[in-house]
Amino acid sequence: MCHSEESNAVREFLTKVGDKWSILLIVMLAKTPKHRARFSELHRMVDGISQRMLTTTLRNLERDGLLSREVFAEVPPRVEYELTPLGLTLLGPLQQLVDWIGNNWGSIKKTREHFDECSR
Amino acid sequence: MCHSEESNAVREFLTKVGDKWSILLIVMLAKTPKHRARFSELHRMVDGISQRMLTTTLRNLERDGLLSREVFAEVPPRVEYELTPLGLTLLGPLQQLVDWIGNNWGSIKKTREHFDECSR
DNA sequence: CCGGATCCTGGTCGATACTG
DNA sequence: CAGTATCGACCAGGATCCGG
Repeated sequence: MCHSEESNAVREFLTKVGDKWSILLIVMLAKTPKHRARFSELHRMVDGISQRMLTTTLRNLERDGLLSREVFAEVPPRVEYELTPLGLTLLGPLQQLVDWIGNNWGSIKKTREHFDECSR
Repeated sequence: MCHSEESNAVREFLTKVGDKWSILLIVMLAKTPKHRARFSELHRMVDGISQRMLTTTLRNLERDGLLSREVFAEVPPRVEYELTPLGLTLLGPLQQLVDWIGNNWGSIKKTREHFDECSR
């Protein structure tokens, strides 16, 4: 308690939603024309994610109301995921962060290498 | 390969910097008057963090060039941490995200509870 | 073929105790 | 006061198999 509900919310958010794949998944979904894609598309888009993690992450995001899941009773089966209105509102803040990362990640990597060299 | 260096950078960033405490620590440091605080202050400000994690996280952030560490040769010893210019540039994008979380975390929690009830 | 569930391992984090 | 060291629990996440 004490130090603001806010920091608590932030910490919980970062723990639950700020995991390795969630944010990236949202960003990738945002890049699709209708903010909508099927399982296998996402699997291809997010390089290096395992099927299990994709399933889990998508479930959690659905659970959080950030995206919705629609199953089509077809053969072969098809499942599509789409950003909800709430999910869409997250895009703005996220894009800022993504831009910052794009601009500064290179510099961070360099700083890090330098730091590691000096403390060797 | 293929899907952009950007998503790669984002993933790496989220893995390294987007861990449980880093962002929260930066946000808390941003709240101090001079963007500067000593170890024990941060320990008190970030509710629930262990000494070990505080040390580790601070080291990593220093390694990334997001904050700087200054040791004073006193008794009792004093160590202060301060956001670097690079760290300060991160504050803008981060604040957007923090605001969003503040506004929407409650709603997410509710959605989640509802979801869990239905699938019980 | 598409999407989900199970099993297992390795890294991460917290608790505790100890130094300069 | 500001760390470091050690240990153990836990869970993220990869490999693999299963259902339709």
